[in-house]
Amino acid sequence: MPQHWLFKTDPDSFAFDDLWRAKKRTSGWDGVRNHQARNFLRDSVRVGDLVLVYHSSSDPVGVAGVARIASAPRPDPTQFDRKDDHHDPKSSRAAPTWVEVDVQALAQCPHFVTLAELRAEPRLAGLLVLRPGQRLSIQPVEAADFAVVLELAGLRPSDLGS
DNA sequence: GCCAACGTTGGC
DNA sequence: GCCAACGTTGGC
Repeated sequence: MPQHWLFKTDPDSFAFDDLWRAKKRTSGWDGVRNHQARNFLRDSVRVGDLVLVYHSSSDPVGVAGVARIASAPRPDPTQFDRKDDHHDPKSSRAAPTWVEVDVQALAQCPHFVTLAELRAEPRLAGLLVLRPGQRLSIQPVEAADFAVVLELAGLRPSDLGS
């Protein structure tokens, strides 16, 4: 059984649409610079897991699409790139601090699910992203909650089939 | 732009 | 190890 996740992104730098238009609809999910989020990527995420792609700091805020994990974790190249915003001078190629995984877009949400709509759905009371102060950019999602979000988005599980 | 909630840094 | 200062996140 796949696990389910919510990945946050600022669409000004990388939107779901950018992933949708990428070659093979696949891109490395780089730039994660929080240890707890990194641990999820490194230790818990598996190929085939399903991901809600969430747009933060935007108008509107909410779930834009669904993707799948498409690779094992590997060192995030941006940590070694001095010109990158995510450059980390304390990391080394011998012992990389940060990892990325490939994600592949599976479906755009026919209906973009706003944060207000998530909050208004009683069945999603346990969704982590709705908790005050929850800033983690990689969050686990319960299978039942994932199914509810799909429903709000106008997607069926079969829409995610490859 | 504001500001609450967190995480990190650094002096001690 | 404590904790104040500071920086970042992210909704509004």
